[in-house]
Amino acid sequence: MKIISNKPSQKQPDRSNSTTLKKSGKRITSQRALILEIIRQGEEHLDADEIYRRARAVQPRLSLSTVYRTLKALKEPGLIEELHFDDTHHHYEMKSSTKHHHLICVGCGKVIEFQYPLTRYLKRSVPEAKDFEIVDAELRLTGYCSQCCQKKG
Amino acid sequence: MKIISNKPSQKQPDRSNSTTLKKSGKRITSQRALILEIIRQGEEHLDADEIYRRARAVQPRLSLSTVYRTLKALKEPGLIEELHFDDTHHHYEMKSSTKHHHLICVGCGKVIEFQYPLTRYLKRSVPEAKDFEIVDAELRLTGYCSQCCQKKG
DNA sequence: CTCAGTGCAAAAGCTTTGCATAATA
DNA sequence: TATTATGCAAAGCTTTTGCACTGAG
Repeated sequence: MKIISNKPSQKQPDRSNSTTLKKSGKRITSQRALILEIIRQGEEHLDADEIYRRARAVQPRLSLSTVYRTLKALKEPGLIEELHFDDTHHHYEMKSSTKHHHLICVGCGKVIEFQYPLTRYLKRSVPEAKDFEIVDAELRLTGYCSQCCQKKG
Repeated sequence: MKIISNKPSQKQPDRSNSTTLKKSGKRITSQRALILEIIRQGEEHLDADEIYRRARAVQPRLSLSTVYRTLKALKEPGLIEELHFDDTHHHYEMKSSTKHHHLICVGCGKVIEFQYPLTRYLKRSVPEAKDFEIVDAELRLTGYCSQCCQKKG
């Protein structure tokens, strides 16, 4: 399934990756730096296997378990976040301060991102969220994009 | 991980299950009726394995593949829906006309449901959703519940 | 009677883990 | 040097699939 995204690209390499890693109390290894950089530069939402493929193009001996262990290590301090587009596996992207959410077309698999200040808003509007310290909000809207609406007739 | 829910219970058996099944163009089998009834009566969000365990208490010869195939068959016409609480497996519940969403405590795994007319609201507010025919909206708020906030200190 | 659905077992993902080795702080 | 991270291989878990049989319509 092809995933398209309209996320604004951030292609410039970032020398603060290692600083961020160190701050999170983890050792900095070439593998971690590489994986974080791959996620940072990827415009799309990458899954573990795609990250593995790209990382091995640079470090051929890197293993898939390292990818998974690194993803876990990066998730913990909130450097990256895990998304749930479909039912089979997860996707990862850099955590950004401006939260964005996803429209997922069940017809063609296209993913459209949009920004919306949901957390702050819900904190006020949802009584159940009052006692809750909200760390993350993920909104998955599924349906049919305009093209797929037409195809359906 | 224990999952608690404050979802209002709907314990009364519903003889319209088979009607609903038939309307969706699927054959009615004892297995499907049983599985749908289990999901309908379950207050919690059940995963495939838990459904399997409960179903086998009634029909010992029922197989796990039938559970999965039935879940897929029930998802298709929208009789039930699949939720994504944690990273490992999925949960299922009856599709209700009033959409509800979930607060998930990463400390203790507790799941709190709340209702919120999100789809209609977002349809108006999010430009990206204009061209989109929204079928479903799933909001996952993760964070710490009041108890776990205290524990953290 | 026919074809969709089932049970069983085996396979197919995706993800985790044990252990010896390598590398960071 | 003392841990922590890595690579490899093997296992674990959830989910899917092939095939012969059963049962609903």
